[in-house]
Amino acid sequence: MPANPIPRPTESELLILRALWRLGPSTVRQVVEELGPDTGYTTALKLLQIMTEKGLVTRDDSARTHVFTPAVPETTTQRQLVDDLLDRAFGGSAQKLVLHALAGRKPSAAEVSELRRLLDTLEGQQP
Amino acid sequence: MPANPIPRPTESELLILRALWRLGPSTVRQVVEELGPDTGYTTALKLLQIMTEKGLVTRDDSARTHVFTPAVPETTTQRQLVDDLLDRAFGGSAQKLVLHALAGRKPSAAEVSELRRLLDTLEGQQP
DNA sequence: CCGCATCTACGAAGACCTTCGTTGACTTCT
DNA sequence: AGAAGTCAACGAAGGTCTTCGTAGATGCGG
Repeated sequence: MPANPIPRPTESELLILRALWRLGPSTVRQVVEELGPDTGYTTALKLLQIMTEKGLVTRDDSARTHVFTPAVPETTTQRQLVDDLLDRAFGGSAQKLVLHALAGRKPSAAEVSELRRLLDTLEGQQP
Repeated sequence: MPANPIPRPTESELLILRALWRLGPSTVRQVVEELGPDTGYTTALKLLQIMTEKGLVTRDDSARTHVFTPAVPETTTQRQLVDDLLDRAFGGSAQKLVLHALAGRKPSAAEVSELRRLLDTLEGQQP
């Protein structure tokens, strides 16, 4: 039975989730191969078992080799992690977080345009 | 001797750092009062001791009651945490992180203006 | 000086996270 | 059928993080 609500994934769990988001439903072996030679098979299996209990992934065990599927969408998890960081480090100021994320980087012209469009949208909502 | 490089603060350590950033140099008791009644004195003291070893804070122990000062600036730590999340959850795409941070919120008109200025600056650098 | 409050230091408990060795079951190949 | 390979399950070890009880030192009021 999955715990409600679904908890924030740990660092290793996030690595596995990212592999699953890239691959789609996968076996333990596929995940291990995606992650590279630094990840032991047993370790990945144990993590996937724990993640199943936590409700982060679902498991199809109808065949001998189980197939795991992410139970949370990538964007939902990203939103969750951003919100979390926002609370813990920025006192809720999305503004400051965004400035940090963009400062010192060079987003492409296309990305800048997209951000402008987002700002337009936000401004349009203002009464 | 502080470890190099200065590690990412844990959740509790970040709470204490945030109190110190607000207060400036402070005693254990001041930190505890800033954090509210859920934080035990001994717990905060122990954390500050550990943080001193890690180099996150410095300690003036010339008086009987020690005074702790944050050894890392708030903005540096925020940058560190954003970079970390960027790597771990967004594959380095600041773009996506920013979209998540802004979507579903309503930054004020002034904030939107500031973000526009930031985009202008970024575009100006564009060779 | 004596008792009380405050402070630092220490250690240990408990929770969680990560890793891996081992076991037993099943599959495949010969 | 027998051997070799693959798989899930389990437990335990080692690490980190957080909390707190307790002890010992220091300052203070009477």
